[in-house]
Amino acid sequence: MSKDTTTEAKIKEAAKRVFTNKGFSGCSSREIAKEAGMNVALVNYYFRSKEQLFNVVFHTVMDDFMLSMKDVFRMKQPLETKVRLFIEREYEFITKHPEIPGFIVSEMNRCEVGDSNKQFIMDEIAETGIFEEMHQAQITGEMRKIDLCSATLILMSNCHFPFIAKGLMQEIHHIDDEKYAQQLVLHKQYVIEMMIGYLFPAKK
Amino acid sequence: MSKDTTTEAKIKEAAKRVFTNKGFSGCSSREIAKEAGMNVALVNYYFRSKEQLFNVVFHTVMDDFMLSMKDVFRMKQPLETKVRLFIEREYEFITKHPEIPGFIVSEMNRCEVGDSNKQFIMDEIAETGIFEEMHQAQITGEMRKIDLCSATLILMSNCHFPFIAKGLMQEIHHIDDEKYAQQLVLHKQYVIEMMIGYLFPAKK
DNA sequence: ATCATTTTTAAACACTTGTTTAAATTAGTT
DNA sequence: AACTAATTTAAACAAGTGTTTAAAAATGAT
Repeated sequence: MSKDTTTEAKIKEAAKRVFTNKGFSGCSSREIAKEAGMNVALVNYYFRSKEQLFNVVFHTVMDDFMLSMKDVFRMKQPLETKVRLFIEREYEFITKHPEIPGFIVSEMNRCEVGDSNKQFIMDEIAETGIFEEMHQAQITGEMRKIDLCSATLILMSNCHFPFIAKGLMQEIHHIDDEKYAQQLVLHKQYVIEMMIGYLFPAKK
Repeated sequence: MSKDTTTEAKIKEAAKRVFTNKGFSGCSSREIAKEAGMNVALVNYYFRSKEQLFNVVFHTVMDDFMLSMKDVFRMKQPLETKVRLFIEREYEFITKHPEIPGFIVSEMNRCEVGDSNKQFIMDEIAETGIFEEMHQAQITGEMRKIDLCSATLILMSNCHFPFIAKGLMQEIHHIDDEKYAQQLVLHKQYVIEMMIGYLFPAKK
């Protein structure tokens, strides 16, 4: 699991677990120290403050989050294959880290989070050239001519919301954790079917 | 706006604003009191505790949230029209209260929130008979035969996520509040087009 | 006007918060 | 071994937390 066993790394890993599950304002420095099995003062010894530790964690989480995304976008494959793979990989990744989408969207809406923390890595998506590729595919008629911001939105909505709204969905349909996990496997197939069908309408 | 001007109602309204924007753990009793222009002690005088006040607010917010939903589901209209209307009304309602979807999903995932607060009103959706109606429409072939939990998930994903992920989307596409509001108007049309096309495939 | 009741206030309660301090321990170097 | 620097600790700091108290003010009834 954790490749680095230094005190600093152990605190960072503990902070990652606590922050992603409870959010910045949902936990205390002492809770993080306890999770790491460390003294409270060590948190500030290595990271200066709770906020700076959060920034480091947030940055790391965003990096992980973007990694598989960027991989897919840079592949030498037809756009339709890329979209299909994107959905597959997103479900695969988030199934392993189900708390991450909710963590990211809620912390991105917190106005206290500095702009420098938000901007940095987001642009890496655009830098893969995926938007230009979509634009070209729209010109050739391969892809439906919809606004690319909406295309992003549709993709992310259907990949991330099912994990963010787990609690809500379980109450509506009265299903436990195990059943919901199965539901998501099934749901992924519907999402692929719907998204591909919509974004790449079969030529007549 | 506020029909009731009693101290109790003013505190409740202030709490609603603060809780929905910052979450339970993101604000203090004093912040709520200040927002209401009241003394801190009054919060507990009328609501016993921060948690009980939260429960009252949560209940109220859920009620508002469910209201237009239930209205649409109980209409005497073809299912396809209902789904179309559902999307229209959701965008209309959430545009007026953009903080609500994020508030609900994140608080539904907080394990400290008692089950009694979660269960109560959720069942009202099922009680409208919408799921039976969908099931019937699937038998007659009017509606695509997908799992009804997934149907719910797809609908909610595409209606709520665009508001929850506002901060994230604005960073990815570098757009300001006004531009994003316009984007959502456009996006709603794409969502309707995609959802109707998928759930109610044209008969050949 | 007097009284009891309700509402509002300022102050305090015990506890937690993020952070700092200064001493203790450990590790590394010569 | 002795000395220096890095690490870890317990303790304390001031400020903030939810909550309670007891007195003050406002209200309504007789």
